Amino acid sequence: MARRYWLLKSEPTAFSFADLAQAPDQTTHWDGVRNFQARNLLRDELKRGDRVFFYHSNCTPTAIVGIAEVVREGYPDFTAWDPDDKHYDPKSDPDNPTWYMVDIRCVRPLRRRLSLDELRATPGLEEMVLLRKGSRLSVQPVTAAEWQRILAREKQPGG
DNA sequence: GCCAACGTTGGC
DNA sequence: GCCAACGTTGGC
Repeated sequence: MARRYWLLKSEPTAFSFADLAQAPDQTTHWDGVRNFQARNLLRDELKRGDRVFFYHSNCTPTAIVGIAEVVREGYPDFTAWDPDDKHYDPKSDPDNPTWYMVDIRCVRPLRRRLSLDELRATPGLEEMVLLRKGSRLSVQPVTAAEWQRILAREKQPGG
């Protein structure tokens, strides 16, 4: 199967791209997703070798800041069973896990961050999930065309 | 901090 | 199954 592309949102105060770059083996497990649509993508769709835009949300400015790679496919999010974890879910049964995660590894930071405003102003991204009104998904598909547009935008000066 | 949009819960 | 209430997300 051809490599696919995704966008993962994270609040940088919780886990930033710099945190990923500094993590052991520059790798982390993407835990804490508690939304079924995003869960389905993590469990079923993200494959080894797929590329990921790392997006910072709830900050100024919100922006795509880096690229990562899926290095381990969906497996149970064990933080759901930890009563001390912020995302503890007592309804998740270890024999039939509700929540899944993947592992991602840092590939590189973008040469410059691409803010939401700049993405909105970029031709070819009109249908991007991130830019749709009311879109809140924290794990989103990105088309190959969108991926290429964004990488081309990165190479342009400005922003 | 505000609030629109969305997802989940639970009473009926 | 409907839908109001509630909680969360996330841009601003």
